[in-house]
Amino acid sequence: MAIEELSNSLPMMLYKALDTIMPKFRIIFKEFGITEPQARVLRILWQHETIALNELSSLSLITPPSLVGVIDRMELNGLVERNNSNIDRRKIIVNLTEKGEKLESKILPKVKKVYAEIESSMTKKDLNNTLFLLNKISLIYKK
Amino acid sequence: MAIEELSNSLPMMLYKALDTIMPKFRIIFKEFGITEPQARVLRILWQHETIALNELSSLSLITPPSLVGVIDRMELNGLVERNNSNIDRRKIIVNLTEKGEKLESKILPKVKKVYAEIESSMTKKDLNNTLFLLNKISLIYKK
DNA sequence: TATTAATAGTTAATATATTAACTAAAGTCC
DNA sequence: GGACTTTAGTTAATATATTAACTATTAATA
Repeated sequence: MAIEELSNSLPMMLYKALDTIMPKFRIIFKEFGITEPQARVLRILWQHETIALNELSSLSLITPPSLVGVIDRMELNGLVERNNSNIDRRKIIVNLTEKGEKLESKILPKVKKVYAEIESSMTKKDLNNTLFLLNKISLIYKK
Repeated sequence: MAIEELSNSLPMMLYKALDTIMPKFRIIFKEFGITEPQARVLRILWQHETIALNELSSLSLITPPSLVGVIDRMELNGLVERNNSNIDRRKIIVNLTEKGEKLESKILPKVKKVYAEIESSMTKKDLNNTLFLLNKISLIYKK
């Protein structure tokens, strides 16, 4: 398999994998009127309660310029709130509203069901190997 | 490693891998005034000379509504041409202009250099395993 | 063959992504 | 303490992505 062939290239295979699995998740998100980037933000906030926007950016892999709009729309939708930091006046602290909190128990079970579906389709070993290798790739240019 | 943890989830790891490698390619594309989706279209056309838009969509993993705009802009930039099919009047045939053809010898070598850089950072075996596993994932829901 | 279903391309509306530039607030260093 | 640098968040401009809906053709089938 010639790796430099476009259709077999690492980028295309990564995109193809995402195109395969993400629609399954998006169907769930749409039920609740949110998008995939918004769901990523929610999942982080379900763990953190409160978090600075820049850290939210790192964890969600959403760049700041995109994240500003994502948070804007989530705020309009009553899912999150923006607050100023007392310690560092440059920082914006994001936290969930009650509406945002309540979504966890509705969305997470359905999301986990899709994960289970994926795991059952490819052996746990393959999945772990994939994650291990993807992690290696993500470290290629670090330091 | 808890797979259902967001940061270790398959989707996030796929995104992280893409975020790691794609900027290296985009730097090249920008030199030539094109974007990443446009580069994908070019690479396909360098192999096909002429191709129907729907097949171009499948091979590039760019959905038709997005592809329409991508081709529009490439046409404006003088890289491709649209033509009607004689056989099936619904179809639009896309082909390169001379300008689009000439980019191959300039862009491909640089792209291959990045591939080589990636390969050298992670052993050929790991790369092949990754491609093999990603391929498996992309087949999960087929048939 | 008239009808119905499926396909190819497009448009529209909304949400994101990408890159560059800009403001405000900290941090550094002499 | 004032100049310089870095960081956090934002805005702007342009390009894509996503979903739904719509037009024109072609295929399928009763």
